[in-house]
Amino acid sequence: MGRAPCCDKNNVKKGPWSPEEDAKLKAYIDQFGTGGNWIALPQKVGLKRCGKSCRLRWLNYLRPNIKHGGFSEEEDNIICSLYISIGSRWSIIAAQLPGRTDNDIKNYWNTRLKKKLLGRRKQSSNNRLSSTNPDANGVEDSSSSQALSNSALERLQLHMQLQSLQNPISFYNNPALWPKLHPFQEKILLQSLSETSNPLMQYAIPSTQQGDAQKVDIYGQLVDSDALQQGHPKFSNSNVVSLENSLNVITSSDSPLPFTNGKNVMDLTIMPREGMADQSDAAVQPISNFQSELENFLNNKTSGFTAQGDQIGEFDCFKEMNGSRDNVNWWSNDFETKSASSNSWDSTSVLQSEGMFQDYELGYNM
DNA sequence: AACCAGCACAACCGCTGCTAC
DNA sequence: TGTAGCAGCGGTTGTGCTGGT
Repeated sequence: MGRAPCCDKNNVKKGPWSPEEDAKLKAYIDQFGTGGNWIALPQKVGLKRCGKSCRLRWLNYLRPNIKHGGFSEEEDNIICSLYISIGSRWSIIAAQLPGRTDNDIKNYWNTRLKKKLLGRRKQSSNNRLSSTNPDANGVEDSSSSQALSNSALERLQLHMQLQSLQNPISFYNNPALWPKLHPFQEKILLQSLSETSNPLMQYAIPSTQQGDAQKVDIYGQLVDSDALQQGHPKFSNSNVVSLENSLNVITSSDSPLPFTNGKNVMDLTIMPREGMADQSDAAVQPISNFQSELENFLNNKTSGFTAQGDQIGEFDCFKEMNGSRDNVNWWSNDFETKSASSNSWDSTSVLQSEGMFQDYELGYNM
């Protein structure tokens, strides 16, 4: 037995609001407030609308100080950072952008930002998947696809793009470090990675056995955990990679996360090492090459890369975000400092550790 | 000029969590 | 402790606009 509807759907008006309705609702709320009961509000106002509809109209349109359209680059950055960090929790994201509503941000993300950042690759990935995978249209596919949350996958893709640039030997670029996935999920993830044709992937090191909890520095070398506990001078929480939520989604249910430390936090640390500029170490060489090529890449010099069409398209997101290194920086720095340091993708942790959502509760309490 | 496809935005729907009883 | 009702949230749908053919 389902819940009784909040209003008589036969007697409520639906569709776009007229200026008269807007005026009525606004005048009433300005004078009397919402009274804490949206369901009863339409009757008091004299509107033939569902209470939920009134609430939505007020919050998304009539409320004072609402901004529409014209998202600034800074707002883009915040939205992207937070989406990568906490996913599609639009209300939390909206709370960080004064004057923006969750609906607005959601629409903006779905219609523009997502395309801007994921670009053509995702589309081509989907096409390839459906054309090469015989299960792609089958029943099994639909259930598996559901298991692999689109949101989580998107966040992985977005973060992998950045991580590939920033830390070539990161968790993402090191398949041996990945948790065990459902075969289909693994297929999707690998497909997604191969689709990226990321030239930087060539620096991924062959690595350790799956299942070993590891801490590696940016050279891919194991880190002395004792040194970590004693406070390694170069160690920074800001470099901790945390994928809790995403991995919870994409990891098959019967396989424990190999790198969790018991707190559902990835125990994979990417950290700079003393003397990282010292190129005498053989292990450093690929990285120094990487660093110079990254420099070139970021300056739109593609020497050293086989710049095929797809690969260029792969990084359209950075070009479209003005194509500057700053935009790479904001993505990493914002994410790393605001979110990753919490060691968790859970927004609660972010809230607690950074206080960045301190305004959250104020969101709709106007 | 007409048609069509894609896009942007507003609004709706249904689920979840919270709270009062 | 269980239940009902509400607010809030996120996904989805509907609609109008715009640009291309």
